[in-house]
Amino acid sequence: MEKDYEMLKLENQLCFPLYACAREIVKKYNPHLDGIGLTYTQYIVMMVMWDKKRVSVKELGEKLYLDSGTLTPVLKSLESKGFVSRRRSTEDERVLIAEITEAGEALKEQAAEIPPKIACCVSLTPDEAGTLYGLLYKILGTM
Amino acid sequence: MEKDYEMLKLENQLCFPLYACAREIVKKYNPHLDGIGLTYTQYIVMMVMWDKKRVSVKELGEKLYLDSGTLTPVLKSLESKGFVSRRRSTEDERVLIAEITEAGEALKEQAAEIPPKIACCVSLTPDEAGTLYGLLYKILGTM
DNA sequence: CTTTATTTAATTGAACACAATTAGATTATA
DNA sequence: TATAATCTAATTGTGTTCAATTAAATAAAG
Repeated sequence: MEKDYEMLKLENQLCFPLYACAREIVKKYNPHLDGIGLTYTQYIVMMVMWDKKRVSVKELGEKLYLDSGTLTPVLKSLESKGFVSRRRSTEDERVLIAEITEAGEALKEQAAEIPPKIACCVSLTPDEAGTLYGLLYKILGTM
Repeated sequence: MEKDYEMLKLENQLCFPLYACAREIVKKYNPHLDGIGLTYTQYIVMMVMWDKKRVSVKELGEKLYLDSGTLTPVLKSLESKGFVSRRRSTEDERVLIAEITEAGEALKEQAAEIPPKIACCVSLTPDEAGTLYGLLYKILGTM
């Protein structure tokens, strides 16, 4: 009885191109992010901050699929750069609230120039990008 | 003149769901990989080893989109577990050859049970999976 | 045949990711 | 009210990831 080893090939797995693709695109972001002093992880945290202004670590983790082990040092780093402030909630001392600062808001303008530069080097048609988007969120929605 | 900040939202970016999705799927692998003593990175290296038997660090890096800074410690770890051996090429001393061992080959049987367990919890139809696969490789091909 | 350029891994240092644990605060229950 | 259970971040330890540098080997050019 021969075992089926076909699925044990890189070419037959979905996870590998997903994993490789994610890293390759982040690499495209890095030179641009360097210019505004952010890493990719700091950048996606700032995207939530620009949108929400104030969030708890828990909310941030739910949005970004990251836990406090990753977010605590990232928020401390963003605080040291002056882009967010951190304080405990007065209603519930367990909760840490991150809030965007003036400098954080100001950074948005420079950050806005980055996405168009990435978009043009990811050679998908708008249709394809939409399809990919839908499939990725379908996976995320069921995990 | 108002600036366009729409692309600075998580929901309007392709990179973020890609990045989140890749990490979520790797998280699905980990409990299964724990059972055979591998991390995800070690697992994809072994997938190349099962296929090729012998590869240089350079070839491995091209296949996996990883550089020697990542691969050197991973290969040393796999060597310490007895799944691969490492030696310099005699024709070109710069080249390090990784070769699969008996134990590495034997591991393939247990590893073959993992992909089916992942596939069933990634709720895409075969058609959707094929489309996703094609789009991811289209991106990888042009970066 | 040298000297220069290139190639290949390894090393170093910074920044994630994440599982597991800890500690403090809050809530629920006996 | 006590006390147990739960919730929230922070901490710890391991393992990547990558840019940049280093070092050794090989190839190319004069």
